[in-house]
Amino acid sequence: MPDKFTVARALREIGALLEVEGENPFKVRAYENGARALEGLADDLGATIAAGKLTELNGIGEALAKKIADLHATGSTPLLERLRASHPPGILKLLQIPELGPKKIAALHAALGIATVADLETACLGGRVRGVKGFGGKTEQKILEGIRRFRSRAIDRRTLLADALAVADDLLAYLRPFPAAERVELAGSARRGRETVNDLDLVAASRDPAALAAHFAAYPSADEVLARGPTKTTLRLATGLQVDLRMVPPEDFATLHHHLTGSKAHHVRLRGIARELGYTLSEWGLHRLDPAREATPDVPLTGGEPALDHARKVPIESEEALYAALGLRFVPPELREDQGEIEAARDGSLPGDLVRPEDIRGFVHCHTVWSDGRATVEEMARAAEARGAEFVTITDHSRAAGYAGGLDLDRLRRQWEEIDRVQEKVKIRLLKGTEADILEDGALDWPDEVIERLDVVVASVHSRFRMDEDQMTRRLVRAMSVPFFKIWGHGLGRLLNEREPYACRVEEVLDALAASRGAAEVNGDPQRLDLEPRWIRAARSRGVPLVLSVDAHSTGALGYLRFAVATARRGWARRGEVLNAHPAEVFAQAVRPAG
DNA sequence: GCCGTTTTCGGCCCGACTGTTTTCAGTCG
Repeated sequence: MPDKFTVARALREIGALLEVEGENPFKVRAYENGARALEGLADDLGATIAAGKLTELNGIGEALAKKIADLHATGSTPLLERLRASHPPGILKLLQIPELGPKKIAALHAALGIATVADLETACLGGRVRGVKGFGGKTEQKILEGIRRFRSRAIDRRTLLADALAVADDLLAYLRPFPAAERVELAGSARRGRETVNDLDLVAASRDPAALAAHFAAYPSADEVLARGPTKTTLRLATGLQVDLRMVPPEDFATLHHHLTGSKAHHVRLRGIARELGYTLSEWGLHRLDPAREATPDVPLTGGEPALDHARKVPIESEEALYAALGLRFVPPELREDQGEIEAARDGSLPGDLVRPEDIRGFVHCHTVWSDGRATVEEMARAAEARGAEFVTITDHSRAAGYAGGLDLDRLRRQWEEIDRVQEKVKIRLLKGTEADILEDGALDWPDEVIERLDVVVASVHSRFRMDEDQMTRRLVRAMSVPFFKIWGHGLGRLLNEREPYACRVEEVLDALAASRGAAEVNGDPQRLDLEPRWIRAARSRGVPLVLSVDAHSTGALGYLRFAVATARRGWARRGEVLNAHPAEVFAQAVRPAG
């Protein structure tokens, strides 16, 4: 039976195909809104449908509820069948090509019968696209470039958050000392801590944007200037990553920074609230509408502030002030996804104590040369100590992870002796742990009497990823039900851009984890970031505590903590819910496998 | 398609930039 995320995908497919048909854009958006409402559903979808409570969700009415029920029961609904029958399957792929939207696709399909990426490429190369009304030679070239980028993304390859932030740090260091830059900050999905990003968005306060834009365009790693206007310049870096720099006078900085941080869905909601309060909100700020002249349409000026001559600007000096003006508590960037944060900011239930990097007192899940790590126990301990940690857990692989140098019992005992020796030399507290494989049948890769002697157990799947959903769910439920405290390591085994999460009914596993004793890991490895935010919320709602880990195979990887924290914040994790935000003794007591 | 102490109809967020248009449509975020 399809879960809520599968049903949400089907709604988005309906929306996309309706868009190609030229359907009312608000109707198209209704499907997108419905999909998001579904994804944010806290309760079981089947139960919600059975109780007739779907329409209680904001954005789902009678029509969508009916279709969602169909999709949940049968995997499809008549409208989706009709749309799939009347549009070639390649249409959805065409929508993914940059520069190509529903209108152009429809026009090309009508004029030239283009239905696939290959058709489109052939037509561009043959010079036939420029003959279609509304298309010219430049558009033809842009489409070809778009196809090339579409293909190079292969499996929808996006830039990892860690890589994006490294580039952003470098760019900020380049831009900030420039005299015409009064302030430069990161915005966009990277600021929100998204696991991967499409591009980087930077915002600058400047009284001389032309000079700043010129300096930006001269950035040494820039490959090409893609666009250049009075307030915005776009670069493509040698790595292919695209960077936008938007510039405004200092007094408009806060609202622009907020605007470009997104998400789009969050902003749509805020603008609706602004309207209700008699304002209009845009990157140019908050303006109070003059009711007497409300009917006057805005007349945008090219390349400047729109002529909101019937409205009065409300000075906004910070994001906090903007939310306050809308009657809302400040919403941290990581939460701005229209996943309930607006309602929480309104009724005051938004958590004010989201976990922060400085809250974390110990590094969990560290490998050493005993298995597949590159640093010794002592090197790892000293590196963790140098970063100010109170404790570090040494969790090398268990025997079944042969490819990773997993330890047998004899080597595990010798490792304990070494940890004891190092402990005498360092102040930081060392905990003896394991990353135990979850075997095919759900058993852990150590006998009970060994587990009882360990300080901490991370239990992870490292083999047989391709089991079907039933098998994998049974395997994990059994593993999470063992009567020891265990940390579910890198939950769904995904590797961003490389491997999908494995099929599994996550809620059932979390139920088992909650009923037995255990915690869920938020793995900070830039390619994992696993569990992902929606499942972090599901774990928290069951009272399952979290561990923010680095999964470090080198001393440098202790820096992954930043990404684990960002991911946990996206899952609304509060400081008190994170075990390694507690003092060493409290943490050690909480994670002790036995007792 | 959704939604409603101004409404069950008529709204629905807003602007930058490009390319093709000669006043604007399409795409993006």
